[in-house]
Amino acid sequence: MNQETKINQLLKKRKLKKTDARVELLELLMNYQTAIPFSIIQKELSSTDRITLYRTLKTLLNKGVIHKALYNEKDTYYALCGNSCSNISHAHNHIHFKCNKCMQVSCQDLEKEIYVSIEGFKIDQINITASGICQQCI
Amino acid sequence: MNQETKINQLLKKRKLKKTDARVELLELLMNYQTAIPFSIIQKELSSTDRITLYRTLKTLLNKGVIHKALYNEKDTYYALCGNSCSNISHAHNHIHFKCNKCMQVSCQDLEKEIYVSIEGFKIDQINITASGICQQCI
DNA sequence: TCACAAATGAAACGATGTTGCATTTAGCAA
DNA sequence: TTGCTAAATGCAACATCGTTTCATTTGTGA
Repeated sequence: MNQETKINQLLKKRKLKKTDARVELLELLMNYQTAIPFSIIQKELSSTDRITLYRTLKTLLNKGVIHKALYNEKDTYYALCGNSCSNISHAHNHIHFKCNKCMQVSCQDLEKEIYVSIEGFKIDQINITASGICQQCI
Repeated sequence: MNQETKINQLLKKRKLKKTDARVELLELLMNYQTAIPFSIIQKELSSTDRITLYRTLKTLLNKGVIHKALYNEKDTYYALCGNSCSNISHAHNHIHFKCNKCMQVSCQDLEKEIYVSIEGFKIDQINITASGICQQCI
């Protein structure tokens, strides 16, 4: 299945209109394999109005097409949702990794599920971010 | 050791002057046992200038007295550094927990260290946040 | 192809966080 | 105790982030 068909499906399934902003954003996210900070998205989609971009991101977040991979003091990173990553809660074997060399943020699946428990607490969601050096930069 | 002595020590050890803003901030963080969002800090220390507050937080962050416990789209949470929590990197058995009922963020120590590995990656730091219902609210 | 809901763009706004600069203060030394 | 000096503060101004309102445009299903 080619990219355009995939985008059409993603949008249609959620009854979202196929607009330039949405298509361009999804193309960008599909072509990068990593999570992308807002600042880069804005640069790449400079033809799209800033407000429209915020709204496009919000809509796709709410509909579970994309997710926030990382908050930073500087930037928010976005990525396409994969299989292990619904809009309700991220599986505990899905983490976000930031490479300190190439600075890219990527989603990584772990072989073993991480299980966290605290005496007397009910834990619903876990969010794990890690940093270090990625495969490409080692 | 009483609170004032403890604060004096914290500041002296780092050659920081004992100013109203610093003392009040540290008192606040010591009396709450949880991490506190900036908005609350600002409300509690309303006599302190907003800019001074930012600078006070920054200084104490850099000197390893406090740490950021959580980023939120809305607020940044701060907490005192405990033993398991230096300014260099958080131990992997230290997590930040947000209760969905009382909305408080607290630092929690895990009995078992969490170990994350990804094939081909070098992992330096791990950051874990969890949410659910805390002991008091269950 | 038409009608309508959805999406966009522009202006305005509030909140967050920073910088430069003049003034004040904490803490040390004489 | 006083005076000095570097550090800390307060203020003004500014940049960025993200949202809301409202008029206009556009995608899509009938």
